[in-house]
Amino acid sequence: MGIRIYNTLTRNKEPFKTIEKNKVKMYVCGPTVYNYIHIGNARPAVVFDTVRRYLMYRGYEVKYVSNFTDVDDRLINKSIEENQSVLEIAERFIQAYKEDVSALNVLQADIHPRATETMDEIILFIKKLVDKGYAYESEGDVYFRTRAFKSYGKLSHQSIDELKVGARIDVGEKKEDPLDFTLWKAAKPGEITWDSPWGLGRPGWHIECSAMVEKYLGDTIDIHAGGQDLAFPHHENEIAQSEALHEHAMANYWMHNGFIKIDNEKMSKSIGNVILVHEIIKKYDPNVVRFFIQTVHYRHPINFSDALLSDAEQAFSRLKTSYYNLVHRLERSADLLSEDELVTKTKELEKFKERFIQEMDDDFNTANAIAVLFDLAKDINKILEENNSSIALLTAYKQVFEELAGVLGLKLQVEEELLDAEIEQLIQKREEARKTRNFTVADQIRDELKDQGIILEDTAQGIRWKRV
RNA sequence: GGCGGCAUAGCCAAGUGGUAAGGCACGGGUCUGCAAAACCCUUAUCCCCGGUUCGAAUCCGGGUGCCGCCUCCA
Repeated sequence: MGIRIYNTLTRNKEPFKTIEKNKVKMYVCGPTVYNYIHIGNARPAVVFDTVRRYLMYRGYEVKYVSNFTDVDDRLINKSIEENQSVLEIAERFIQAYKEDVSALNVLQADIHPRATETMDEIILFIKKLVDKGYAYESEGDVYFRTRAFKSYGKLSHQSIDELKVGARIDVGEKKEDPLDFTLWKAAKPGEITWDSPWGLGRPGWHIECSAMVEKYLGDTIDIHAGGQDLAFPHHENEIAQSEALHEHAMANYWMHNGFIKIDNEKMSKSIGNVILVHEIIKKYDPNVVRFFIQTVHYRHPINFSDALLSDAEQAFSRLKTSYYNLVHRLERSADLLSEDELVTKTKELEKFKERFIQEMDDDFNTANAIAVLFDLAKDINKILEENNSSIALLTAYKQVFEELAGVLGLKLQVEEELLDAEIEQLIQKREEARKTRNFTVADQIRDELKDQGIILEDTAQGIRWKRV
């Protein structure tokens, strides 16, 4: 049936059709780099990284662009606070972003454009809008004439008159209409500035995305994505800018991820419950954080709490243990299955892949895809219970397990680790004690190792150990 | 006021017309020298009321509760 994507624009799941065969042009709104990212920033990064990986898995060549907003009010405030230039602040938090996000196994974007490096295109974009009558200059500011864009509100499904009620009216208004939004902001003394046809200043927030999308991906792209809160006004304004200029669709599919709540409350600075990524990954394996995000449908809200993360840790360890036990067994297996049995069982294995694809095809239902992973783990565990093992079969299972987990960006492998000679010796000593049925000594050693964080497991295929 | 979302077992969470996936936790059993890991079994009629239908968690209407956007925000 193919991939179907829920499109915010139509509020429907639609069959995914690309503009160019087998190619996907994708843009994801990135962070304003004035601070460490919180888990709310991490969600879209993980969600759309998963979308990207899955599209690649399904044979698409994906060009993935995600911006850094590296100049705005918050950056300027931070730069005053910390007595560093805006660019230094930006540079610092771009690096921090990359570290945090790659811990979560998010692939680097093909292009990470920065607003300050796209200034020529931004200014030209604004200029064209002014020329076309969609924008006007007012005391050094430039505003978009919202009412001039006929289909304004189509993404958030609001009529322009309804929006007017909620529009903020600034003191000392320089706009023709409260709905108009800023394209260019005249500089205040001492601020970082760029020269433009309207004097010194800097761009408004929305325009950078329009300019970047045009520059790196083209007039119309396949997927434009971001957090739910960006739908209005950010994406709505992007659409207005780009479509006013180009006179055709900016993106064919608009995707929005749901919000994060902390202990059932909105995460916000005023409540003081913001969780930073680089904090949470000190406490939990980043893989677990990624897994946790994926256990909930991307459009639904997700609640963060220690209890829930601990549960996720437990759940994920079931997958890892199963994988680890498979590897352990594989190293000690012979080929004991007949050809026929092997063919039959391998066919069953294919079904897991089919189910996984079916679930992911349906608007990237990672929760169900993970359920398939659990079913696969159960199947593996059952096979490991049996005496007749087969290198060929176990290898096939291992390959599929890795493949599907890899599509979700989940790492099952535990880093290879060598034990101290001393510990090796203890394990050896315990084996000897067990052989002579001296279980008091054996248990003593096991307890001792447990205190050092090493769990021993006796299996029919020999001793197995792991760190807690 | 406008737009939208959610309400499923102790907890988390899929499922949008055919008699409720998956996970965590709990209990019982098997395996084990004992454990661990694993396996087997057990655990809900889906917020309430009404309607449509042969049949609804799933559609429609009404209600209750929680939440988001409409203002910087992922």
